[in-house]
Amino acid sequence: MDLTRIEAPDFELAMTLNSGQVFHWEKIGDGFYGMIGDRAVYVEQRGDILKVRFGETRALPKVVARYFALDHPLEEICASFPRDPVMDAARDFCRGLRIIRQPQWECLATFICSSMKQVAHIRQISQALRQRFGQRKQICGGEVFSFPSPEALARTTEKELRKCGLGYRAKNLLATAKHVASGEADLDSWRALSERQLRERLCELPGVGMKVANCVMLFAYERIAAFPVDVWIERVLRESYFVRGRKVTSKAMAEFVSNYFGAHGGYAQQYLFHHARLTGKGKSRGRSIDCCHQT
DNA sequence: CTCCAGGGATGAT
DNA sequence: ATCATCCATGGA
Repeated sequence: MDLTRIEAPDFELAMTLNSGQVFHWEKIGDGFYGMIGDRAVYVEQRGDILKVRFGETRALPKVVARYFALDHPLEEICASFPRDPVMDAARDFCRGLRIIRQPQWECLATFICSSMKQVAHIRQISQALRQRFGQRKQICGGEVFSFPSPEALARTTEKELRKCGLGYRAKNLLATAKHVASGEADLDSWRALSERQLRERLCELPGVGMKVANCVMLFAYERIAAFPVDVWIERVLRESYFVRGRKVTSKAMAEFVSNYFGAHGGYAQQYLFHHARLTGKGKSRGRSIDCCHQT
C-alpha cells in the first residue's frame, strides 16, 4: 500500500489509543483502523514513524499530527509533573502517551455514555452508535463508521438509542444532542470561554457533571489543566495522596489536584489513570505520600 | 453466579 | 452545601 510517512518522535500509538480517551480505534494486523473526524484512517507505527492512509487518498500529515498532538512538548510536560513515587512510576510507564485532540461533539457524546461503564463497554456503545447512525466508509480493505452528527442523534428516539446498550444514559444523550443540533449549545464557539465558563456551560447539558465536563475540556478543548476524577483516579488519590481511612470530600480532592499537579494536571491525570488501570487495579499497597492538607 | 464500571440527577439532611 | 439512592447494562 502507498502509505504516507509521518515523523512521530516521543509517541506511542497503541498506548495512546488504548488509554481510555478514544474508543473507536480497532487494531487489525499491524495497525489501527478508525476515523479522524469524518475521514477514514489507517495508521501503523514503525519506531518513530507513523505510516498512514486516508480512505483512497494519501494522508494529510498535518491532520494526523494535529489529531495525535505530536506538537505537544511532551518532554516539558512530563518534567512539570510533581516528583513522587506514584507519579514517577506513572510517568515512566506511560512514556509516549499523548492527549489526543478529539472532535468536540464526538468526545462529549461518548463521555455522556461513559458513566458507570467499563472501557470495553464504552467501546461497544461507541461502535453500536456508529454502525446504527453513522456513515460507513472504506479504508485499506476494512470498513469504519463515522460518529453520528448531533442532528442524526437528535432525529432518533430514546427507544432507538437504548438498542445500542445505553440504558438510562439514552435520555441524556438524546437531550444533549437536541441542544447541540438546535444551536442552543454552540460547542465550537465555546472555545473562546474561560476554563470556568466552559465548565459551567458543559455542566448545564443533560448527563454532564464535573467528571464528564473535565474529560471533554481535556480531550476536546485542549484544557490540559482539567483533571477528571473517576473511580480509578479517586482510588489512587485516596490510597497514595491522602491519609488512609480518612474521609475526603470531592471538593478537597479537586482543590488538592489543582494545586499539586499544576498546569499540565490533565496529562498527569491521564498517566495516573492508565498506569493504575493496567497495572495494579489501583490496589498497590505502597506507603501513602501524605503531601496534602490532611483535614 | 456476583461484582463493578472514566457518574449524574434527584431528593433528603 | 454535602449525602444517599437509584439508575441499565454487560465484561470480567
